[in-house]
Amino acid sequence: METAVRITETEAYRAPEDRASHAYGNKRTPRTEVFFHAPGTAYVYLCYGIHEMMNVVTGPAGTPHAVLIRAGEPSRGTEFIMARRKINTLHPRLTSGPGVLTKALGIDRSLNGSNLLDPAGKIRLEVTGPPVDSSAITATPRIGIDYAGAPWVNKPWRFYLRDNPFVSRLGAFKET
DNA sequence: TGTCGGATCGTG
DNA sequence: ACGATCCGACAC
Repeated sequence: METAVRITETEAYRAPEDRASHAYGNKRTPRTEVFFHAPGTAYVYLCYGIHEMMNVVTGPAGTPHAVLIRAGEPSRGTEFIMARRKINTLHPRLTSGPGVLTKALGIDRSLNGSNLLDPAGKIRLEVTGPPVDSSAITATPRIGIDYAGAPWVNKPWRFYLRDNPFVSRLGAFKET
């Protein structure tokens, strides 16, 4: 069963300067190694001991830039996606967020280091439609990175599609 | 070898 | 507001 989502929300992490990034200061450890790989590489890690989080390395190779995928709108295999979330489709008590998204898509750390641009890959990133007009995108500060301090905590590097309900922390899918 | 805390989330 | 849950990073 193949599932797909349209990405609706992201956050940018711009090491080496960005204190919020795991690769801050070009820190190179087994975990951060993939940050330095080619753009299009997946970085998947365990957060709070519970949630798997997925990033796309944006490179260029050797430059640890990455984008956290925070939310997506189901576009293929919607029912399967909902089932994997373990949430009742008829009563969509849906919240959203990076941990829920990976669970819904079956993404875990075994996919860390995957080449997302490989058409034959188990997981892929595709460009399908025309570019989204920038006027449809809202930018806000990133979530959950208070430890990074100023100015990083204030950088408007969280981006989401305005008016799209499949976005985290808006309560759009809480039961009415 | 030990400690500390986190790019979250659902419940209370 | 809080607990779950585990492992990476760094101190000792």
